[in-house]
Amino acid sequence: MSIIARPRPQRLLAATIVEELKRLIEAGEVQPGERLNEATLAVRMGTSRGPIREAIRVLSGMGLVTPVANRGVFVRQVSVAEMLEIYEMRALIFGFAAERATEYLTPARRKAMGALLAQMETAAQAGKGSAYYELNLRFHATLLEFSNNRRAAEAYDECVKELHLFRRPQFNYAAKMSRSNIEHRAIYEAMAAGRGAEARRKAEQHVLQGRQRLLESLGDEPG
Amino acid sequence: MSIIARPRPQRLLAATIVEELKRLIEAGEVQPGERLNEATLAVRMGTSRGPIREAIRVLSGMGLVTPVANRGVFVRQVSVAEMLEIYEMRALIFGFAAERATEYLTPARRKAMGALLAQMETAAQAGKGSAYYELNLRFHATLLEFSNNRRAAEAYDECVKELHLFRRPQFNYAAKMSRSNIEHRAIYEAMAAGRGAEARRKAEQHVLQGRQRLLESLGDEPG
DNA sequence: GCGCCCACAAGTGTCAACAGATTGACGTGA
DNA sequence: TCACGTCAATCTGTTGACACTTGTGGGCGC
Repeated sequence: MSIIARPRPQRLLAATIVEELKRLIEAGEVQPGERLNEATLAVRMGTSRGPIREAIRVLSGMGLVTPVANRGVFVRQVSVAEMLEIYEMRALIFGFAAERATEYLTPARRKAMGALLAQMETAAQAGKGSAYYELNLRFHATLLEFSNNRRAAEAYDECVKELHLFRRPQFNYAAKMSRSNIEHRAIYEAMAAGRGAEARRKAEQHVLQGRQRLLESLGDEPG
Repeated sequence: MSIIARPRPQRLLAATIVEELKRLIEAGEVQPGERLNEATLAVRMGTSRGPIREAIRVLSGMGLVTPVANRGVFVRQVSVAEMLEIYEMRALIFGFAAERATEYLTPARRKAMGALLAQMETAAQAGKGSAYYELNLRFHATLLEFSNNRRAAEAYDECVKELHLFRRPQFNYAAKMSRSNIEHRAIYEAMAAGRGAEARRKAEQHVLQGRQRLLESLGDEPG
């Protein structure tokens, strides 16, 4: 924040705050169920309450927070039941995208996905969890992009974001990276071979097995 | 001395305005591409601009309007390309829901859907377009409800709402009701017979043929 | 000790006013 | 006639202030 009177930014102040709040939620710095205090946020962001309230309303429209009259807004909590539903939607969309992406797969795109896979295998073998996590996100996002359906990509993103609202134990990525990546490669190979229906099945299964892995780690670490 | 001290409503003023604005958009009283004037709306709703702005931000989060810095917000316009994508998503979700609903179909539910179908056939034969339209919405909503996946129902709703943002000529419902309803019955019968995969295919096809019907009426009435 | 009532503090809901940006009209000059 | 700079009206972005609601802790009666 510069002291000098800056010209009014081309972007709404609220838009900046939305980004910041989304980051806070995604990073887990504010926990699901927690209340968002307008005054505190206003001080923290260096604005008045107006833009804060507007930003919160944007999040409300996106379903990330739930407002309660005269009591403020609370970060949405995703129950286990909801989490299961969201995973189903994710599987549905991911499978759809895989089949479409097979149809639209160019050599350049195949190469790009192959490169990503190679990096992921390296990261998995080196046990680099956070690197693998990032690459994993990019792999999925890339596949969605290659489906040539922006709407599907948006819906998929939405699911991923909502899953962050589920209080989950720390993933034991190290143990699961390699198994996850074997599935990635299977999807990739079906796509490269032009077998769209098979790619779809495998993509769906991949997400559902991710759900299974999550459920299992829930069982392992109760509470 | 307070004249009439009305208690503060339990619901946020902004929430009421959100409903009203959604209605305006859905009913086409404000056209896609149109700008929302805060001051005018404030007078119309009998409030100050604050709640209006907050309501608009909610719509922004839902993707119904797009804000432009220092120029206000505009009702989102859905292009033909987007419309096609949205229909694809709708078909995907509707097909999924049909297969799931088949799985969870109880006698009571089957009866409810059968009753709806009968009403729709009556309306179609009588040429009652608006009645058929309402029943059509309910049929789809019911099927989604019976899929036992709230998240899927929400996503489907979202698609339907977005399709309202596509500037389309008046549907010639009278001509298409009966064909549409034949497809409904085919879905229903596959479900009643427990053939989930078939129901899914037919549900997908139903939506995609709806898209086709829309495309054709676009071709008929250019401009 | 237990329960009820009331005052107080904290926080949200709403409003009116100010500051900056954009748009379109108007007038001038080539 | 057209291009361009100026200017005023309109509207959005932001702020600070006030009203109302909710939750809490102390005091009182039983």
